[in-house]
Amino acid sequence: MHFGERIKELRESKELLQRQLAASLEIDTPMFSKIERGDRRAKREQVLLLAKLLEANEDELLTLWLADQVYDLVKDEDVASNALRVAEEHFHYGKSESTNTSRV
Amino acid sequence: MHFGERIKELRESKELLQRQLAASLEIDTPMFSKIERGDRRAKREQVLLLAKLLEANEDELLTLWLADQVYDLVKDEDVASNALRVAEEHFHYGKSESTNTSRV
DNA sequence: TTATATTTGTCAAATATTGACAAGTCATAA
DNA sequence: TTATGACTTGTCAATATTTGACAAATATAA
Repeated sequence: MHFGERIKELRESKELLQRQLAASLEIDTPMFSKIERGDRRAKREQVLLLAKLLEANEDELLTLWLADQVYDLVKDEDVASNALRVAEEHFHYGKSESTNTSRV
Repeated sequence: MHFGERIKELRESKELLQRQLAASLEIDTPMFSKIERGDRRAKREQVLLLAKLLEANEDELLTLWLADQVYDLVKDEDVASNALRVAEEHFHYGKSESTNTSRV
């Protein structure tokens, strides 16, 4: 599930039009359309606003929004999965940061 | 292990000076210094060239280089780990893309 | 047809990134 | 002390990327 898909789901379940949400975000309808289709990326504050407007879980939307950006960043690289693992390890940093970059 | 740290390790093990590698990359020494300290990001082609110059594994360096970028992107977000997991799922896409965004 | 909703393409403005330069610190040698 | 070499820091202009607006297209329904 990508961010835009989820926004569309939520928007349609509330029977709102793109132009209505676009107006609330103070962008035009074409821009909103692009965000929904994943063609353009929403700004962080727009994500928070959408969570409010759509009465959706803020963390869920932030997660999808951030995941899209991560995916975009790594999708063309052979080492994508390894890079995600190493990045994840940076959070669980202990003395034992093994950084085994030689996995599949 | 971050990209710059690894570059520094490799550079020192070969007893090369920053200015020597900088010249090979056609950037100045301050720029190289910043890359090594993680203050600036190397370009992809520079990573490949460094792998050659330092006789290092290309995939290892690309992994660290990409992981730094991923980490930079998510490090300030509470949902960082979830986002990495969702992004990872996008690679293993099957019909069952469950996208459980409601984890810790 | 007409009206409404959404999408597509293009452009300029805003923003972010890159690299060069000058000047700084730090360590060592003379 | 001064001088030298390696590296670092701060700032700026050039470049690249992203954002948003606009016009026009397509789609869907009445």
